[in-house]
Amino acid sequence: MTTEEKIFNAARIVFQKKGFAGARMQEIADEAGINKAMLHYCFKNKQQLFEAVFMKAFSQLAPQINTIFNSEKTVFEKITQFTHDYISFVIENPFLPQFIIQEMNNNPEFVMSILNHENRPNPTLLIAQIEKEIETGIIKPIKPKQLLLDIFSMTIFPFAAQIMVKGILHLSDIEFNQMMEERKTIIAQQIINSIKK
Amino acid sequence: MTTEEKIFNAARIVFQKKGFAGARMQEIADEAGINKAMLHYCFKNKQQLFEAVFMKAFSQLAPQINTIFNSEKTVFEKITQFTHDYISFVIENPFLPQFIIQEMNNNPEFVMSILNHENRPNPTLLIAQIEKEIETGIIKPIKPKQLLLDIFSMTIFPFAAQIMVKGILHLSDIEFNQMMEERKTIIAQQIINSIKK
DNA sequence: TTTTGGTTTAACCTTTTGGTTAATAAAGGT
DNA sequence: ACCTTTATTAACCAAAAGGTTAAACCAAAA
Repeated sequence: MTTEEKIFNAARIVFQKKGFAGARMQEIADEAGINKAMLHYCFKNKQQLFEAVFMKAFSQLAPQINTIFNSEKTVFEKITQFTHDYISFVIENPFLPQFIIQEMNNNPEFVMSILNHENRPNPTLLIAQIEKEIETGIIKPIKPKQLLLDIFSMTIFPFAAQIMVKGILHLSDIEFNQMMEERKTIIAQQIINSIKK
Repeated sequence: MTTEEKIFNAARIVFQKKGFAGARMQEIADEAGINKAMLHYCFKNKQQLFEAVFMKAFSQLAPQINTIFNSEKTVFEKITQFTHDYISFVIENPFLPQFIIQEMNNNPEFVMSILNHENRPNPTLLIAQIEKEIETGIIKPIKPKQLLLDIFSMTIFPFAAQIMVKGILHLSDIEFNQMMEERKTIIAQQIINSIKK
């Protein structure tokens, strides 16, 4: 692993745990096991190091979503595949959702400038498809955006609010992961169940 | 409005926008229109000012939840009432969910020490009730904790990830609020629809 | 009027933090 | 072997940020 990679990984860990404002350059250096000056040698400053980490995180999520949303499948198939694939991915990267949401909240201007490019999740086509299937009579008459919001909520929220969820529902790490494994399939079943005619 | 109240309100605004780590004492003082030294005169330090704000925020949410969860109503009635009341409350305090989730993530030890007292949301009774209604045959056989997670997800997530949701679904502030108004009723309908026999 | 108690402030202090520098070590070409 | 470029570090710096202090202010009591 190169020094730059060591720094990047350390930065990912610290930024995801503490957020941009709470992260300390010294802590990142310690985590990487190198001198603080190396951070500035490899990355210009804190902001740029953060942007690299954030961009990577975001660009891992977004393309996946668009690939599924814009495929040739039916709406039900897309819902099934999205919830399954997304949860699988986030189980491997459990800090990502909260990290992205938090930084979008604390730094909207910066994040929006990233978001407005090719890699932004774009549900336009899927919305049109939902409307078509409603007309065809496959799906009950619902508002497409509400449906999308339901899907996002059910898949993303448990990870974004992981600590709160564990606390309120009294879940150990293992129990939490078991629940998430189950959710890979039950979310789609429930949603489809509630909108199919 | 007393000086202490002015400080408290200013602190709430700044903490909710920037988080604990990102908030600056000077910014809070400016927001309150008073000298920085007054912050330390009324509240010992940043940590204690934050704890006051956080505690207030949390204690506004938790009792509501428990009142509904532990009432004498049926599960369907509880779902209907909870989603409606919670969304109504959060529309008035839209920064609360993200604020609480963020600080729980960045500072789990501290938050847990608060959470472990009387005011913590406790779904134990509701879970037992769900199990009973499943046996009775009113509700389909599902895992109660998964159901609760669905309810929390659908109601809280849109606010916690407000900026992301607006960005991805292309919603103005007004459209977002309209959607949330609709969600006061449709969430319960959909959930009940998907679990009733 | 003077005193007294709580408020409020400007100025100051200390620590933390992001960032720099100059010197050193390692690697690579000639 | 010698020079040049690339990594790496310890020590340092300046600004920001949290927190303190001593003096001023101001109302109500004596």
